[in-house]
Amino acid sequence: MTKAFDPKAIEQGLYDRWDAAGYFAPSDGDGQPWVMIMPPPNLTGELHIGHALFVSLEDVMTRFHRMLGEPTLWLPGADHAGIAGQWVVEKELAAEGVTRHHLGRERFLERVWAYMERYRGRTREQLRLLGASCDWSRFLFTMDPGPSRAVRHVFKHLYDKGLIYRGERIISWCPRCMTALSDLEVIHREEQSALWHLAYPVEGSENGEVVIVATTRPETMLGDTGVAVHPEDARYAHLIGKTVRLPILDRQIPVVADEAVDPAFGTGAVKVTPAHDPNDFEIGRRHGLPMPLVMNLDGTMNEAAGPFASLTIADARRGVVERLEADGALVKVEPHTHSIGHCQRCDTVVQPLVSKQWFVKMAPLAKPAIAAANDGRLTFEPDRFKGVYLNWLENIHDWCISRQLWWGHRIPVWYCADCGETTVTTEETLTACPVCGGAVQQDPDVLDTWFSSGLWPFSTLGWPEQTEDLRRFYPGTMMETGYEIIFFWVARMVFFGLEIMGEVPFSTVYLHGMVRDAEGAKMSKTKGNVLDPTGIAEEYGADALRFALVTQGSPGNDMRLSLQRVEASRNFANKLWNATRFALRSIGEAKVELAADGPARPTGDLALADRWILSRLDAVTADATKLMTGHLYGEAGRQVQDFVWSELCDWYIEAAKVRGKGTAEERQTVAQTLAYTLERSLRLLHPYMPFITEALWQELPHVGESVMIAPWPVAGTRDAAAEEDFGVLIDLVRAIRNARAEASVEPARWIAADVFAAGRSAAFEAARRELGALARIDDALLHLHAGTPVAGEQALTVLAGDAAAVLPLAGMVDLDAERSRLRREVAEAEAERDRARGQLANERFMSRAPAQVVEVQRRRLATAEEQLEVLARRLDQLGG
RNA sequence: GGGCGCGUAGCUCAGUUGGUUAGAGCGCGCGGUUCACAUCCGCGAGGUCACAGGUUCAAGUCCUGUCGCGCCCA
Repeated sequence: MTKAFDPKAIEQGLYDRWDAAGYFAPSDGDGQPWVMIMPPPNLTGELHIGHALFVSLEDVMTRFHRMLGEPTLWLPGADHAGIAGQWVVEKELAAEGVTRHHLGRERFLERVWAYMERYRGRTREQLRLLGASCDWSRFLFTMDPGPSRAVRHVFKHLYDKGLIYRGERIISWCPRCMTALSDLEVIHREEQSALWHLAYPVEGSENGEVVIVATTRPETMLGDTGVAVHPEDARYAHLIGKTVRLPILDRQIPVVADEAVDPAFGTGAVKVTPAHDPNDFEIGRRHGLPMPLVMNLDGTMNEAAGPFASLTIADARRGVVERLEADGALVKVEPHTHSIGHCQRCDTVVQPLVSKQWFVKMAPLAKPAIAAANDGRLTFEPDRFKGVYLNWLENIHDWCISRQLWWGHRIPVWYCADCGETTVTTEETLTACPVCGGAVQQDPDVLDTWFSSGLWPFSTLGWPEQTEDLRRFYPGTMMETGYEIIFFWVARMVFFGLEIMGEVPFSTVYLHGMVRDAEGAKMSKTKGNVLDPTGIAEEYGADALRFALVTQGSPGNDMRLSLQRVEASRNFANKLWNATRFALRSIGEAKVELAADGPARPTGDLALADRWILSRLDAVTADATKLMTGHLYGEAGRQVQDFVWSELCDWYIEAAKVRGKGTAEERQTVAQTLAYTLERSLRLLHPYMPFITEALWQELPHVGESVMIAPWPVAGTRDAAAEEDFGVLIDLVRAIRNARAEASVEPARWIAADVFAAGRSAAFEAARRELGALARIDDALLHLHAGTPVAGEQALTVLAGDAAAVLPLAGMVDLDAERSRLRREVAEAEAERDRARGQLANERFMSRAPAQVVEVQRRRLATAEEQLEVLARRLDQLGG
């Protein structure tokens, strides 16, 4: 093994070996399978750091469950990304100076397919680099024949049930993408704008009465077909049923009474533009008002806009305002901040307009999805996202699913030119009208990407075929994804799963946060602050990147990624590497005994350090298992790391070096303990750092082909006495090192010590060589005593729990300094004693606190009092 | 307007069911050629756990309110 860990050297080839061995596929067997469907990455470009986060988390979960022996399926896929997919290819075309219309639909789609094929390979390659142990044999793309067929079947199912309908509604229209959007695809942003107050003259008024209305979009007045007031608003009661004259276009429009008008807002009278505003649309419907569109779909004004036809919306706004002002119809303009919708994809301001689109009727689908979360069939991690999910479903609007795009699942609806029949089919094509045999034409539009995404938990398993996979793996177990797509995706998978399969698609939803840059800003290509996971993995190793991503965050919270943190994880990998090198050297020719699952647990004549590290290993095994079961993967990883570095390496290995030079039996025990502890540590770390743990595990004595399929360790029984005794020994060593440093004893110097270990004398006697080596005490000059500490004049006195050490340092002790150091210790011990005493004197504490907690206080008090006694005697001896 | 999250060491963040003296990494200071590791080792400094109340024998942790930052929904 090389002196330093080199990720490139070991990662190479490991993944292919796992793949070839078939470890990624779920094992056979009757156990309850653990199933997670991967959120399919968009094939629009390289994977970014957010992908690396989800891959890391999901792979940790997958490898953990696989090691638990459950048949584990992590099913990978890729998404066609509808509007985003079309957008990237259109940008490529734009660079070539053409538009998709130059190519025509068919040739354009060929281009998109070619693009997606390119990134399909690239995405797969990147997932493999990250170590994702997903089952490639089941990989699917949303546009593949199977999932496409599922889309048609679900569409027809919902259509036949009356849950999909086509109708004219106000939708959000992106004039750049030239398509309808769902509510979720519109990003609202507060912007500084104005509120224009317009005067509409009342027809037939003798005193020149006007109705004043206010609007944030003055150009829409060209589409006004009414003015509405509240029916009980006394100010306007006399106008109801009359008409006002629309400025500029000089059109007579009625004043109507409608409950939806808030009399307290503005002037209490609102202009009604039914074709360009959702509220106005409802008012218009109730009162039978005309609904003229005044805009074209490309964001320019149409003929209905009269003199402003063909102008852009912005130009039309300026023109309308100027003209109103000139006509004296502009009463005032006041600054106004309000929320403006933008296209999620291209940030263009979206226009509300009336359009004929396909919708999913949501209320009946939402109801069972709400029930599933309320009765616990569906749980969220962290739990607070349940509220977010419920809130959305409880205020659900119908879902506009048609998109005026070319790339995506074509709506499976055919129109007959002859008889006008509408046919919905599960077949890919329909050749003739089933009613009259006439020629049919398919709806030109495609479906919202999220429609197919919503079917993913079962379309990936073969539905609508009743496949073996579907029977075995539906419903799944876990859905791991980002909190930003709870509505887009999670909620939709739940209601589709319930509607189509009759069961929730997964029982747990685990949500991770966003990876931000070092300053906390969102990463985006336009900002140029994206971090490339592949580049980082190449520099520091995939293990380091994964470990950093998983252990630095916590469920549901955003995190900042710093390369420093990745570097720290790489350093940890190096630590593991070198600990293994040390272990291998220590094992040497020793024969490590093997049990069924790996090196056998050491038995027989164990040293205190052996008993201690085995107990600590049991503790961390139990904790990590519990934390992972509770989905606290980051905390579990941090604890194992802490164990390996600051217990196994810093103390056990250092202590074991003593016996490494000892008798054959001692070397054998150390070898067995190191092999056992390290092999199990590698298993605990494998879900986080699959490559290095595999490479090292293969070097160490082990049972089985791969750590990947080794069983998850089961914790043994703790050894409280060993933990306590060695714990005090560690504290004493620290105290001695501290005192040495303060007294400027050369680090390399071997000193003398009298150690007073009270009740631990036997344990300390057995561990005297370790104590000496760790504190750099000459064994010949180390004396252990059972009694109370006594010291000569030139000596330092240090305390650790109920143990003490006296370090005779002739000529090196500054007695003034020692006195003040001892006084500091007295103050600390007194504070400690008083706290404990106070607690124990508190009747309510004594009667209410659990016996265990009271006992802890008793021991604190006893220890502090003993320490004070020692300190007082020593100070007394030093004359103050 | 409604909801949620965050505020802990100089920086970035952990801290599940309340329980001894609140932790880590990085950074900082001092020291180190100990035969696994300088991608390292030892020692140290550094915290009013945003603020104010409350519940409790006991609060970083639970409750209420205030302030600051962020997000989601309307």
